[in-house]
Amino acid sequence: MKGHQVTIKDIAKILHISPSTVSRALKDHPDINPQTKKNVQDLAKKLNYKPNLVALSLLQQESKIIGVIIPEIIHYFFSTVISGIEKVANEAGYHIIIAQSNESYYKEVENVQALLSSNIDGFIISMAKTTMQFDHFKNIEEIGVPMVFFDRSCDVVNADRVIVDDFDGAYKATKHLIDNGCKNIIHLAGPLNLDIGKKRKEGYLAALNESNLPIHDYSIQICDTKEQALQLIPELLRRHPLIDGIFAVNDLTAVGAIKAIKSIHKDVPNDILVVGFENSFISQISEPELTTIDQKGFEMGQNAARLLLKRIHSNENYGPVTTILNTELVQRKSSMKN
Amino acid sequence: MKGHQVTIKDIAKILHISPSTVSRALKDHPDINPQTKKNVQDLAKKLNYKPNLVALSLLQQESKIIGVIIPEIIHYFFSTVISGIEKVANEAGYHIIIAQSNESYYKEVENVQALLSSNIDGFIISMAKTTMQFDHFKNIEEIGVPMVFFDRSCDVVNADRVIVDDFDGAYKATKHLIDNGCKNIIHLAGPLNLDIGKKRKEGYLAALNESNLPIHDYSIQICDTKEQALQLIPELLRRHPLIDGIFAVNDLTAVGAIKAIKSIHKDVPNDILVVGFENSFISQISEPELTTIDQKGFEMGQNAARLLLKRIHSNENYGPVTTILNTELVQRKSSMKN
DNA sequence: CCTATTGTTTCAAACGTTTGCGAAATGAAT
DNA sequence: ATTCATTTCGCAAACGTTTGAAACAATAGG
Repeated sequence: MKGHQVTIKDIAKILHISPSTVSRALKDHPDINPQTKKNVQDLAKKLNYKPNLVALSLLQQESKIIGVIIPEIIHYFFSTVISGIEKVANEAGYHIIIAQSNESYYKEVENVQALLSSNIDGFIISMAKTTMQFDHFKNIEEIGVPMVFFDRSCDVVNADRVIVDDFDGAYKATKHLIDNGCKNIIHLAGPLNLDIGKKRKEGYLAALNESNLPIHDYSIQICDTKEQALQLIPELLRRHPLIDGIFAVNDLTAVGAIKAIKSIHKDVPNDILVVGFENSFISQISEPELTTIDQKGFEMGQNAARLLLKRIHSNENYGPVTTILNTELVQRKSSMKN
Repeated sequence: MKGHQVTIKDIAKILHISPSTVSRALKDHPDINPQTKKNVQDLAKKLNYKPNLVALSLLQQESKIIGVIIPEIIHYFFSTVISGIEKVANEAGYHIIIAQSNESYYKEVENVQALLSSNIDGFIISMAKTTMQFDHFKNIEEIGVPMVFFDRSCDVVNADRVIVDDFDGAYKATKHLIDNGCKNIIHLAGPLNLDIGKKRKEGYLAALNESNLPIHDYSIQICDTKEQALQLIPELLRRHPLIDGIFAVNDLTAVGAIKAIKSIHKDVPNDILVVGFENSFISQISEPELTTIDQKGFEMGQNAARLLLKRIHSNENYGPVTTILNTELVQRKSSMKN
């Protein structure tokens, strides 16, 4: 079925010279007769010769491919990260192969194994929510393939990391709500086994403590999807009508909260202020538009790729590097009372 | 830097047998002594042996990798397609390598060339908006690498295709507006060099003609981004106040239109009805939620992958297959007058 | 005429794996 | 003792490319 890419051997045969001469001619090696060089290069162009990267991979033990393992590509944040990775990788002559874990530990392990078989030059990974064992990452470490985590990182493994300052972002978000008059702010939190869940919660608590605002037993709710928010919020607000601010662990949950609030005929921002975390696309679609913390997906991807490339090209074995990106508060209507 | 994956040679050396014996032992070849087999398999497991797929690629001239070239991964539609592709591909033991054209013809050509070098087993492609030459696709065809187009396809090349019934979808959308009382419906159209732009426009026109509604010189506007809609719509509505329905070529443009309409203090759906095309994520975020045509991204991806795998595994050279997916009207608030 | 030098080309090995074929060893049958 | 079959294994080639070393030719210097 599949035809035949032109190879160095083909060219060699046609010109009655050896493959090694062709190889050298193509890369302008000084040893080669200018006339031979020209013949080879002309023919190569004419036949549309393209070097076989697989053969090169095998020979040079590098594939120029970076494996990216993420939970779900449909999340805006992850797709922006991918764009950032791809940009930097392409500029350095690398390609990326993407595998989704769909938030499943097993799929994640499978992906790691499969990519390890493919002579990947390095990994860029954001962990699945359900991952609580780390042997597959340790496996990567043992083999010596460079690996960079972003956003959701695994701290029992030696690897570079790129994260945003989740604590500070959460602090800023909460402080912003406090500054705008909120007295009873709840936090819709992510899973606390993930660093981002923990850190954002801590930033939230720090801001409350600093302003001596009370923390109730209902102040922190594990709730990080739109659906969960739609279900949880109406009942919660009924029971605790004094809630006047919501800080959600991500934008989608925040939008779910806004929709829920509207559904019980309360108003955002006049009754309750809402802040998200991500600055995703939907924050500009939402009504009112959502105040949020910019999570810098594209920059994160670029930084992750840069860290990885540096690691790939380095001979020394320097210790793990962690890059922490600054977050930024993006103010929109959902936190601006009229 | 990079360590050493365990190879068949390593195992052979340790057990003082030849690589070929190891290879056969690992795949339960009947020629091999059961005891040897056991030794090999045990050691392989112990050393965590993983076959080197690059070597296999080179030998068998297939990489078990599918190249996917899409305009932009951040678009919800494309990411759902990718998920569909990945699911089917993974089930068949394939992985996907993703390259974005960012709607640039040049980047698209580059990507094709690069992937051709990587012994890709097949391509799944959605063309960039700016692509009007097709030599790079013809190149793929000549070499004989299977190729499937989805959504935005190129008809000067022999290849399988998966598309939605754009004409019918557009017809349904427009008909829906007419049925709900619209008399002056405009169409925000995509680039007319793309099939989807053409077909959706034609479906729109067909519905208008069928109901004997007049078509004005301003009825069709080339406008397929949120930003363009935000800029275009207010002025357009000022000049033509009788417009009472908008059918946009995609959801994002529709949302832009809704925002624009609100900005001049008109109401959706009470003054103007709006319908999009895609059934993207944002159609449920928008206020009011957006009526739209489901473009079946996930199914499209699955179908594209299935067509490609069939082509890869087939020896005959059957003619190009086109799969047309049915669209579906998803009714939401943006087209339901109170 | 021999040696050294330079310019040009080829050889062979290597990367990891598979596989047709041949080889060695064993045992059984003649 | 010879032949034959069976069991088990290794050799070598192949995939496409690169690269150090060797080979060859031609020329110049002595």
